[in-house]
Amino acid sequence: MSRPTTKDLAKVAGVSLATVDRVLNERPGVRQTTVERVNEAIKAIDFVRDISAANLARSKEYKLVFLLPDHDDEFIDLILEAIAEANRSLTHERTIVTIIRAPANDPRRLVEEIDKLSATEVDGVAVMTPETPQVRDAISRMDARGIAVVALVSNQPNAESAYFVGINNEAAGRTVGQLMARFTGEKHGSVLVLTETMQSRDSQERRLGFDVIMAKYAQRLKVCPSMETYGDSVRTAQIVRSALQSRPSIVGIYLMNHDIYEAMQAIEALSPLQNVVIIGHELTAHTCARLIDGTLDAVISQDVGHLVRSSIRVLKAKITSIGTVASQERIRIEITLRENMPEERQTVGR
Amino acid sequence: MSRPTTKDLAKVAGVSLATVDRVLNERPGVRQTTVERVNEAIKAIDFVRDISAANLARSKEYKLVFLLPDHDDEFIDLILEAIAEANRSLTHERTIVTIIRAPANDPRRLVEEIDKLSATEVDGVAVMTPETPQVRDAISRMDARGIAVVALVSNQPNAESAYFVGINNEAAGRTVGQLMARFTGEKHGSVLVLTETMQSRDSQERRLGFDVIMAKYAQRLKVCPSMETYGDSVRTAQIVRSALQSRPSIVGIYLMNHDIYEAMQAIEALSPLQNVVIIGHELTAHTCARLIDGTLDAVISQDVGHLVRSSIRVLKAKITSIGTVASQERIRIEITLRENMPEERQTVGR
DNA sequence: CTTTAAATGATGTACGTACCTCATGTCAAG
DNA sequence: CTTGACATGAGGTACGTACATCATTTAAAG
Repeated sequence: MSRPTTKDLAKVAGVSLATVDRVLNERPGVRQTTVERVNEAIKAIDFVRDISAANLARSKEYKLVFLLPDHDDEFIDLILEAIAEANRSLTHERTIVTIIRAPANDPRRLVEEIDKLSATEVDGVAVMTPETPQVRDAISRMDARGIAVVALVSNQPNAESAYFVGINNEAAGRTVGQLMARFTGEKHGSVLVLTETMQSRDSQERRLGFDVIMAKYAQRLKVCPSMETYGDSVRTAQIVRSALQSRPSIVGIYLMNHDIYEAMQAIEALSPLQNVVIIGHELTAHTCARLIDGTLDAVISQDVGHLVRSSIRVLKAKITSIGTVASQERIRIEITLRENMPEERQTVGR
Repeated sequence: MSRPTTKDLAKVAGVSLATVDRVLNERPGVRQTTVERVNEAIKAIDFVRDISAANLARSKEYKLVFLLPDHDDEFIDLILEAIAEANRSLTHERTIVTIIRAPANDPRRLVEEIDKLSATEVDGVAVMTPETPQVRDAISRMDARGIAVVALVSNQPNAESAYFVGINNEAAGRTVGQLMARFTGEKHGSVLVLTETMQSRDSQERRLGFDVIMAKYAQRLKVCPSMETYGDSVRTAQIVRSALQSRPSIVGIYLMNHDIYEAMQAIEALSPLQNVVIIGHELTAHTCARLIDGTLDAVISQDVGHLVRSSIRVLKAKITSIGTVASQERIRIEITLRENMPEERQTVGR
């Protein structure tokens, strides 16, 4: 037979529809013993509320917010695009996603934005921002206000209320290490590591994983200390130049951030890049182009569309206290070479 | 304002609700000019039918079928598991997935099973079977009967009605080629290619892609002709033994099928495998274990859960003639090393 | 102009749930 | 026994769509 309805539930529990409704929606005025009777009946007939009918009746809309850094780079652009796409297909599911931008490096303003969000206007929030104590506390306050929270891309390991949607950065670093070890063959020499800043937990974790594998499988290679670019193209050029000059035998470069435009420019301007293995992060128009032209050997990435859709699913699941399919929400650490690049990216120029 | 409803549509089109209903559900008795007027209004106010409300009203259930080969291997097991998981989470969405098994290599019985499916009992079918003319025709007949069809894992390029859910096998072969070329460093020697059969289009495509890249980037390596195992362990052992003996300098092995148990056994029994790069397909318990113990160097795979969920989404989209989000349905060619193996697989023993 | 068929409108019920109001029941304290 | 608080039942309306029936209008044919 078909799915049991509230009517069936009422019959089995031996109560009226009104009481079933009171129990299901946790309305007051039901004796504890009756509540239990209904709950037993729910288990007995395996009753599950029909969410679409419920949403229809409530004419409820899920109001979700993505809180993103306010600087613009290709990765953020990808996320914005993915959100726009999700929004298009989610109109059919009573879900509205809006975007709030806030300075990632100004905790005060960030916290201000978070505290502004009221449970009456917002049901769930996906937060993409570096971990700081202030942010952690602001997240806890949101949770207390009854707003669902997920941490996007950057984990918030100390905010238990925030489910993490993203990859394990230490494993990502290990993966890069393994690729670097194997792609460099038997060669000896040194490996550069460039990052925007080592302040961020993500960078630290990636570096950690990278070092573990390099130590294990590529002792022939000397891994240099991380060089920080601070996103400054002049500084980047300078750093790269002096590194390439002082170390003649560079065989590999790990670009730990997705915004690698300046670094690549500086590198290319300076040396013939034959036989230097370069590995970067995230599948942007720029990295794709570099994969195709062969400058970049591999890219480690996470599916941005998946990140966004998964965040939305998890938020909605939290809001309705429904379970999620764990395997569907797992974000994979993707390795992309020129050969397995998604076809729609292969034509995208820079 | 909120989503437009059929009422709004009726008002804008200047017709009654009944007529709107007739147009939306393609019922007879509406003049062509009126149909067009309503369709214009649909565009004008961007009306989209509320699918959950529609399903509720129809008390419709989507009845989907997965038609799978009737032999058992680890890959099929993964698919079965993914279907079971999908089924659990889809009860909430009025979708029931059932499974039919049929001998993949007996086109007659296969076609018989397909022809048995009636549009009254089934709304959509995902077919996983090698391409043959008989099957292609049977798929066309299903389409004519009004049953939605997708081709799963194995493409049916000559059956236009079947949307393909799976990876580009030629690109997968290229990817293996690139990894083989890079993982073997500067070494010279030969590369073995083992497959169950070269009859299947999938194997042919993979081989093609593999050869292209090997010719381009690894001319130092000699790629041997594909050796067919026919899934027979005795034969496999024999083939592998003679190959390893007659060719002293084997530096790489490409196991083109997911069922690599026999081949791995045979290989291991015969030679010290130091420095031989072995690359296989699909993330099964067995391949994961081999990745962990280091026998296998890389695995090319497709996310089975994604395959199944995507098939279901595409089928439902076809049934309701709603669009899909292209980027969500793209199945990636995944490269898995020990380092980026999904965490839940790392503890799975054999 | 009438006849007739086709096109359209008006209206009601249903799907499964939410939410509201009002009536009736029960039980313990006074 | 009465009072009152609380528990429960009965019934209705709504959400957006599907589908059926019957009444009415419109257009084409005679």
